[in-house]
Amino acid sequence: MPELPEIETIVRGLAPVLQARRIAAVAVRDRRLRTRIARDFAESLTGRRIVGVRRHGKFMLVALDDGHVWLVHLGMSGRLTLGRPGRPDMPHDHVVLRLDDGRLLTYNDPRRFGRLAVVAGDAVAGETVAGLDALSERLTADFLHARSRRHRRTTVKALLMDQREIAGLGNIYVNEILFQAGVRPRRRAGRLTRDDCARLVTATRAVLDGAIARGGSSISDYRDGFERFGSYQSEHQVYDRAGEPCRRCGTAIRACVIAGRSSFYCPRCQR
DNA sequence: CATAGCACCTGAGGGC
DNA sequence: TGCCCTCAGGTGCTAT
Repeated sequence: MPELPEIETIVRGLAPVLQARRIAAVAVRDRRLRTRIARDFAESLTGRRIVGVRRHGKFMLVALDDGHVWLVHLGMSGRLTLGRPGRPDMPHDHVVLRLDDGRLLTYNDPRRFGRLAVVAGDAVAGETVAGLDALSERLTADFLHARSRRHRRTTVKALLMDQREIAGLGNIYVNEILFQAGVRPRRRAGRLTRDDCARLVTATRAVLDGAIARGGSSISDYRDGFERFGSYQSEHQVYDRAGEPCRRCGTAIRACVIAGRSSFYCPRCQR
């Protein structure tokens, strides 16, 4: 479900509320996420004060007063939402934190592809598949061009989605970025020109900034930390628009599968 | 090492 | 109405 703009929206919403709060109690209802929630997870959080909330790629990072960091990855269907005391239990509420002001922070994840872990502060980079954040100023045309030389045979789409290189982009936004940059998703990374890379970097910033401004994309079940919908789905140019006319030239949008993921592009606008 | 494919889960939606 | 199939915003393991 969530990519960088959705995580960023959640972080921006929750950070002011969580900042300086103490975690009063932690209830783990079901540890069976794809990576099991560790036995000492609740103990690691209980009594800790939250000293900062930030994002790297698709990870939310909650810094604690003992130097540890709580990592949250929402997988495909995870939600982290704030609720009032007395909020009714919902199916798939796997973890519930009670804050010292009485509010509840609930992790809900039907498909259980998410990940929750508490790690030492100096272990965060190694745990978060530490590619360059897609909004980093260090993501430049030169950087992307250099990385494309290391993955010559892969498609540009797979390269942009490779979290070890660039962290934060997923299937929706890579489709949108490739459209805006005028690059076909199946192009081999090794054949990207320096100019292609410059357009891809510009498009990455524009698409992500636009999506964050609209609170992310709510295709089916994404909600932010207060259960609000995003609205960027109405701006999608190609994602899930197979057969519909390109908004720029009117040509029918095509769909195909690349690296196992649905891909959409305009055969005229993208080369 | 680089790359492709599938497995991991549950629920929603379409076709019949 | 209900069954069966396919597909979904992600990642990580395995086999080439």
